[in-house]
Amino acid sequence: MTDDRLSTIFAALADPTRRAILARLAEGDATVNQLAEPFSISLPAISRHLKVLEHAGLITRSRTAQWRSSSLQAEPLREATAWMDRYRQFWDESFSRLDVHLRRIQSEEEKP
Amino acid sequence: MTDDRLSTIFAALADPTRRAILARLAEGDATVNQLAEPFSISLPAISRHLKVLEHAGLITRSRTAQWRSSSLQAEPLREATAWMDRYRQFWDESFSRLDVHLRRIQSEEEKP
DNA sequence: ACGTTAATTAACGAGAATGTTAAACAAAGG
DNA sequence: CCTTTGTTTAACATTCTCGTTAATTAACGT
Repeated sequence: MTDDRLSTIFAALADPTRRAILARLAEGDATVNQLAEPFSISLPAISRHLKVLEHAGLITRSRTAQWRSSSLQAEPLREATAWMDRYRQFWDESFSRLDVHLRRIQSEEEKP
Repeated sequence: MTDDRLSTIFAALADPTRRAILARLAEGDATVNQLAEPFSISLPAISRHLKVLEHAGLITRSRTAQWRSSSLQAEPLREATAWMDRYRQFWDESFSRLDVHLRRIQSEEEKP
């Protein structure tokens, strides 16, 4: 199957190490060594994870001297959330019947 | 790495066929054959996708005679969204500095 | 009982993901 | 220059993932 953008994003998020890296980056930019520190896996492994995150657009990277700093870019998370929002009516208790109806109508209109 | 619940959910969502199946189920319950119809892949392949979705809690299944009906359960999407919400401040333009500050404070307090 | 319909399991293969260690590259700094 | 520090690339092993076809299970209808 075609590996669209959403697939790349979700696949990137499917790994606990990568999610932990994103959590760390939420506190501020960090170098590869800093990101690797909490984990018991090798540096090359972290390096690959960062490449996956970068490819998904979840981080950007900059170089200063021999250090490569990673920076969180949460925009893809917004896209993922936007996709999930289509299903909000299926879990959100506060959704009234009218809300659901209006959503259904709207999604019908969006189809053509 | 440990395959926690969130990983299972994101991994399930990483496949376009599975997301299309969820989209179909949002319109109503369906049998395996009905779900397979739009795709050019074999029935066993669909069957496996359904097992992945079921394992992630994204669908439940019931049997009536020889038909197996799948039903959307979006609760895992709520969990996934909840996780992503921690990063909302990194993409949501409408987030004020105060909001961000309060979120930061709160997440600090949550830290035992 | 027997055949039909619906779906799953079994057995297999190609390719992707994740990890390792060893070697290479890049920049800083004596 | 040559070494140290930070990071990536290469080469490889192992384990998933996703697909296939063939066989099997389950329930219905005659």
